[in-house]
Amino acid sequence: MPQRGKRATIREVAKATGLSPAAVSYALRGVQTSEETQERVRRAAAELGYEAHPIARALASGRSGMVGLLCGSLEDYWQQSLAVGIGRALLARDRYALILDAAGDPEREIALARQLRDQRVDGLIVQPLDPAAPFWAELAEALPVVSIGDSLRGGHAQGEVVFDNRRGVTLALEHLHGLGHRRIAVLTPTRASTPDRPADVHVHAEAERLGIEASVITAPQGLAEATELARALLRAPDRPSAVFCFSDSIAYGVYAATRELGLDIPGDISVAGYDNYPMSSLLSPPLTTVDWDIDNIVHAAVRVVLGAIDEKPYRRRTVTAPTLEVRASTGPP
Amino acid sequence: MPQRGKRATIREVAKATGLSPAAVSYALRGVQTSEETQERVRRAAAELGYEAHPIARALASGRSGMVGLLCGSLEDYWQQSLAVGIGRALLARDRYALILDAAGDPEREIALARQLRDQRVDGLIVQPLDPAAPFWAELAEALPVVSIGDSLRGGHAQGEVVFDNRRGVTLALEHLHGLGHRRIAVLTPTRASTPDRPADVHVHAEAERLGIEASVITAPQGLAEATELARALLRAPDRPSAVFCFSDSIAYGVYAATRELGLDIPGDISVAGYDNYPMSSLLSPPLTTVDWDIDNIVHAAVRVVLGAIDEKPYRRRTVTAPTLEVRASTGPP
DNA sequence: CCGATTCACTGAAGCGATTCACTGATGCGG
DNA sequence: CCGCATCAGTGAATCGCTTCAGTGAATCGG
Repeated sequence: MPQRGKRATIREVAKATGLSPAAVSYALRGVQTSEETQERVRRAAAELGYEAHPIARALASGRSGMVGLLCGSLEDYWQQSLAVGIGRALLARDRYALILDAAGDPEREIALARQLRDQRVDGLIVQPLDPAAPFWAELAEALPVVSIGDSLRGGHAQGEVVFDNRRGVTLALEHLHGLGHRRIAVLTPTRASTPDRPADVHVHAEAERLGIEASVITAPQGLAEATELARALLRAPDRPSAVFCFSDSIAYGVYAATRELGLDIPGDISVAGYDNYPMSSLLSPPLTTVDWDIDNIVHAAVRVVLGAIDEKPYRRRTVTAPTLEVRASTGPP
Repeated sequence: MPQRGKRATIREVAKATGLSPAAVSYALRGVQTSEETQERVRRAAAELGYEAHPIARALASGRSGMVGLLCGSLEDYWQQSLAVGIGRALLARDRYALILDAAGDPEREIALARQLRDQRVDGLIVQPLDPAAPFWAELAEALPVVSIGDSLRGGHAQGEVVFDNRRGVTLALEHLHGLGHRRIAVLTPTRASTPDRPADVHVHAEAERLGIEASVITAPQGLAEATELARALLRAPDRPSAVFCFSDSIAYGVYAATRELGLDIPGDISVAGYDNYPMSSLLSPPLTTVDWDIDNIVHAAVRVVLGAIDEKPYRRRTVTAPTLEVRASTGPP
């Protein structure tokens, strides 16, 4: 046990001030002590270079000050942005985010969730790969759990921030319809890579309402695969006049395919995306896409998890509404 | 103190097996005990649903199992990739990464470094905003510190992974020179946003060697600012035939400016970047840029920090060589 | 002026592991 | 058959802080 850098303990501060360790503990947290004593303690602590030992504190108090953040796959830029935002928001509230990455594997996701519980994080924010896993219910009994994107099975979670995907679909389809598109291909990711989009159903409903002929196609994971799919789609004689991609990453595949085939966006084909990846505005042409207010999602999730931890009231369910970021990749057919 | 989910302790396992807590502790870690006892303990532990309490363990043993990762600014996609990689690499070695984000503020960087030390992480990987801060030396005395990108002041760090920026400059300039460019603008980021590039000096040396007329310009932070700078540069009557940007994000600004001005890349102007941001291959045209082997950097950093923690031998200094990713944004003048 | 509160603080008991210094066995060479 | 390691396991101390129950003094309403 290498003991580099011995640090002052609370006992030494107690000795220095002539108080009991308990009094020092209280004073440092500003409870149950007079202003004067607090000041005296703070001074002595500063002089001795005392800093509370978070691990000892965690053991004694039963709270670690850490919130787990379990991401489905951090390859995803959108999830990266979310993780960065949550990390900052927690830091601003004097807590740490312990970020774990399931790398797209639902089994690993559960294993990591278990590790996080054993690690005694105070709460957990999860963007579940598999919202139906039975383990979530068990987990939510041990600590506050907040899900982002999907409701967890059984509704045992302490909170959730969900997306109004129906609205997202409506925004995109109405936009394309308004431009005059009537034959649209909808490319959706496979289940494993992205939270469920029950909105698929909604696509058909909205298409019918608007009088659009929509064909829904599942795109395999990976840029190369998406490109290949798009290539086939664009080569077909009866190619649609617009493509609505249920994830910006799929749209990137479409871009690649159009470049190969020498087609122009939006001249030959309009492309709309979903999720507004940070680089989507940099493409040429910049991608029209459905945008979520990440800050809002971050703060809702953090508020809920901290509320549950501190046993203060909070809103259990937040539904985020998207907006459509209209850029240059869509135009009249 | 809400006590949800009481869990079994080592004492209960001891009682169940008729051993002392100490014996159980040893058995669980597979030391100083017979195979037979270990098996018996493991079985009892499983039956009771016992899981070691990491916080208690950390307090008693003095090691937390966590490695701090202090990033200069997680807005930067390159640093995001690095963080994701390091997080995964540590997880694969049964450790957690505690990722903190200085958000570009050198003072906050030091404050967070201090917090990480007080948090008793076992080691620290830092991509320093301010490698000259005196605090690094103090920190390195308390725990193993590994820097990525820049050497820390005084060379007290236990290890470092640095970039061969001279080589990067040479690669880019030779490429442009080979295509026939003789008048090149070099756009470098301000010091605060990116690790120091002492390579600026090297730019002049290499330019001279190759017979290139290079003008070095400092670009302010932010896409809009970079775009503005590029606009001015491209409008000038004596505009250079190529731009070498010392960060892909600056190149994005140049792209935006060319689009505005109706210029063609690489027809009217060649653009080369630095760092190969993940989206740079998606731009049109895909950006020619200097690429670093992130995996290599990740593993070097992780090897060093874990080596120092476990007091095993390791290589103190790793120099990463870049390669040039030649794509479609550069061509003959 | 009294009993009840409130206030500031103390002492001691944990929190749940690890680790050090020992203690009996057991093994083994000579 | 002795003396010396070696091995498996024990007890108790410890890590540094929080928290509970309690104590004496000051405060207060009536």
